[in-house]
Amino acid sequence: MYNSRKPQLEARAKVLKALAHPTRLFIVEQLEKQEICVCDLTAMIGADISTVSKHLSVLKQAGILSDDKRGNQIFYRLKVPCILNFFGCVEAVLNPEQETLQCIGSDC
Amino acid sequence: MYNSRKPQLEARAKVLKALAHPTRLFIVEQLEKQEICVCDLTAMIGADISTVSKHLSVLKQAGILSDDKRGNQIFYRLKVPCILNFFGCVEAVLNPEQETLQCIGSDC
DNA sequence: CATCTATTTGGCGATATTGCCAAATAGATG
DNA sequence: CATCTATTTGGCAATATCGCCAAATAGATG
Repeated sequence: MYNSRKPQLEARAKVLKALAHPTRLFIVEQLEKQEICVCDLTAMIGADISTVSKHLSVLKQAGILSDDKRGNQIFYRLKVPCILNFFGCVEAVLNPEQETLQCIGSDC
Repeated sequence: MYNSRKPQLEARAKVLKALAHPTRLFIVEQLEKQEICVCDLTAMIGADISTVSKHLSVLKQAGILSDDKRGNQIFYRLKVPCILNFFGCVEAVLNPEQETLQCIGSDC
């Protein structure tokens, strides 16, 4: 029952785990608009650059981001933009009263 | 920049973290169809009942499930069904080639 | 009331995550 | 080639997660 679903569920869990950190959610949110280099993301986040680099690595390994070296900077971009649709539903979890109805009819 | 978004992103990360485990994804998937009691879920999963109970507690505390005592059993149900729409997009992350186009046009 | 069943909680060892520092790498530039 | 800049990697301490066992709780039932 569970064992037959386990491999796929483990793969899905890895993707969700990669997203399940506030700094990584911030990165995904910022990359919605445009690609950004590590140094600019680091400035926005205000953590050590090695910390940001590791967060980017987690998202990249999960298949959520891709990167692109240009000059001496590395730019990251969203590989799968539909990730952003998650947030509507996550908000519905956080505010069940207002959001549930909206959520069912829309793309959350 | 990041600090102003941090509280909301932390809240969202908690929800995603609650989902980011294969056993918990299985539970959510099963509860799509109907509510199920702890003992039946335990049988389907094949882990210790205390382990399953703790997974259920994580999902409940995140606002994803609610429970309902009937007789001497406790039934759990999905509180926010749109959670299930996540998976289309998660699959798009896992199989970017085939799924990306579908995903953009649909509700993933 | 004694007992049975279903579930939760406490606790423990094993493992994973997080964030910083320091060091390594990789190109760009003088 | 020496050096600078941008980024990644290794390592470490602190903290969190996971899954089992044993014990506690809470109703149901005889």
